Amino acid sequence: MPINYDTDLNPAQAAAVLHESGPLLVIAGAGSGKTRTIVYRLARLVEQGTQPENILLLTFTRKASQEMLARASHLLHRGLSQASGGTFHSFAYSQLRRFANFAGYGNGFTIMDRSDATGLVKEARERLALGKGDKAFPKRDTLLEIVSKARNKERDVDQVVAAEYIHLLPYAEDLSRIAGEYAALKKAHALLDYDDLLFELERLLVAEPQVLAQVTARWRHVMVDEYQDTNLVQARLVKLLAGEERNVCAVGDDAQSIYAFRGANVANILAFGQTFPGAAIVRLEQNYRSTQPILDLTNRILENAREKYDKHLFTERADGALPEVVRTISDASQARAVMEKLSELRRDHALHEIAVLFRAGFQSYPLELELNKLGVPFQKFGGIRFTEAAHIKDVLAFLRLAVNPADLSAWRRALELVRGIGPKTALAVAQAAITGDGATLAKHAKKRPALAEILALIERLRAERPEPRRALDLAIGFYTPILMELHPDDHPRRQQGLDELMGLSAPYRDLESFLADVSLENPGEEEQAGREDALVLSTIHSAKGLEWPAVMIIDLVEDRFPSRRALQKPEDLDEERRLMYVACTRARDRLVLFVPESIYIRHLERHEPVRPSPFVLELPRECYQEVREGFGGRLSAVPGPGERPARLDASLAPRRDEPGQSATPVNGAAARMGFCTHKIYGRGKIIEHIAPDKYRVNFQNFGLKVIVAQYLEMEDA
DNA sequence: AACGAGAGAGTTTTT
DNA sequence: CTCTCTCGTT
Repeated sequence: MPINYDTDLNPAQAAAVLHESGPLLVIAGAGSGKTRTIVYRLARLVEQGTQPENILLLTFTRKASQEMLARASHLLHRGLSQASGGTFHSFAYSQLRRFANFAGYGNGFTIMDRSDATGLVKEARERLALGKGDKAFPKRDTLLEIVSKARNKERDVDQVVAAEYIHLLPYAEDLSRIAGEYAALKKAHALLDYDDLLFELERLLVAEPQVLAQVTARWRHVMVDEYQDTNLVQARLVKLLAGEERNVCAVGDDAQSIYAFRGANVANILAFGQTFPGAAIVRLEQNYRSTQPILDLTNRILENAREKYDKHLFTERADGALPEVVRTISDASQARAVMEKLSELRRDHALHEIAVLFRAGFQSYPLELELNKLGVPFQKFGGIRFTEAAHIKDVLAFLRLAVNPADLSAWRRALELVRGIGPKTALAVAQAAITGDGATLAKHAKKRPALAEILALIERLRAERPEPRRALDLAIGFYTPILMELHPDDHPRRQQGLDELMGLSAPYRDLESFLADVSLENPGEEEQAGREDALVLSTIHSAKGLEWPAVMIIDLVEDRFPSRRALQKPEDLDEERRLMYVACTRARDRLVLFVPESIYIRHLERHEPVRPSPFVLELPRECYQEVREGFGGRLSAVPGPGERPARLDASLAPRRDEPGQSATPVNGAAARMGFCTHKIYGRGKIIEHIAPDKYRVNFQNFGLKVIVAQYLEMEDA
């Protein structure tokens, strides 16, 4: 069955999809069917005779590219496994590995994740003996931040310091030296950080014309998603990859650029026409995601930007609930108000159709507490990475050493596991191992039997080169006793994490690929497909490109959103504004903004009043329905000017009346809330009383159910 | 040199 | 809460 492009796509989308060859830029407004357009274009290329192996799709996450390829494959009724898809970083890695000999990495190399990189920066600082005992000296996280920012923006360290870290100006010279030492250490130990992957690929393609020729011959069509969030080196890579055929399709939205902090440069998308003269430009402006009331609000957000955006988003979804602004007494009661709102939204939506978004990871803590208390399942995105947990890194260090014998970070990690070996000895032993000083190694090994064991293990991994699963098995076998000793209290939890890691490794056949993916992708995200119904908690950055029927955004107060650190420079404030725009445009049907009137200040140990976020203050009153938290945590609508006081706003009223079920949860029943038992479902936590005679219960193994009271056996508190 | 206790500080966003 | 750093002891 041929694909019907005319009926499946609107004219603008069809224009982008049917564009034959040569450079193409698609400016895709939020919710304008961007993914659909990419998917259809992929299908179209193949239908027109392009071989899948000639296609390269670069996206922000690997998951995104896999999904797009899967959808295209579904349209075509044929597999597309030969097509390449992934992030810039994973693509760069694959090419560096493929051409390792040309690139100078014939002896293997390792990708450092953030914690490796901070460790190495600290090492650089210590080697230079800088900032000893100086409390004001920037700490390792800041050091790496500055070094990486300079790299990403391709500016000198002192320029970055002068522009963004004025208070560190006295240290500018020290910081430059640290950056230099850090680079030297990486080089000496075949370690590449995220930035290096991109720069090294560029260096390879520029220095080796035959490599470039091979690469451009292989990928004759290059598609790049989220082009507004590419940095300078990524743009140059796209130019290189385009080759002479220039079959480049870049897709993005300048109004959604939210990664300037890490060097993304909106100029890339704005200058696409100059970079690729003669490029076709298509704008997608019809929004298929949100209702008009939501778009009215998001349009307002953009209109107030310092820098004007040429956006005319429109939709045919004219009706829908007004967005709501909920004012709560404090950030603590905000968490309860979110629960209250959640139980209302649950009448129309499954849990996984609802998302709570926030500016920074820690802002969801109070809410997580509340969710745990009530036993509501949730999944958090953008928090700590599974693979950065200490025990995971310990085990992976052994595999890394099998791949890259010079990996200093891994050596230190592995060696410090031995009792009696601290930083100094570890460094000495590591140096000996790297330089092949057998005498020194033997001397130390004699003193510490466990050290001999480690060396033997690494030797074995290196000689046998087992599959990742087997290698992990060996490493975990060695590590388990150490884990028990190190974490007597919570070793079962960590053991579980190791099992999970084993599971992740199963599909891989070689160590290098497994290790690269562990550093370059967040494996936690892979599992969400198999995950059952759970509320989504996410940072706004991690929510990019996603959508939900109902979206709640919390902590819309000054200093938190926009973040305090963004209030220095006007361009930073604009980025915060775009972030707010991205957050609100995730919503399909319902959008709820939470504005606490006070927040807890840790060091003062009390709540302090706060001003609402300017992004809320500037919204005209007719854009939203105001809701206020009253005594006992009840939410009630506030009539707008000229409106007759209403008991309940339409959006607060039940949408669907279920027989025998009252619309509003009875908070007074809170006293009765505890645990209960059901004959079939077993033990569960009572979440909500639904008058007159039902309860919403979260069962340990069956999830949320509404049950008539007579079938429940109450437990006394 | 290594280790453990204990205080302390601090949390933007991510490949 | 959860690393991270410091300090005193072995």
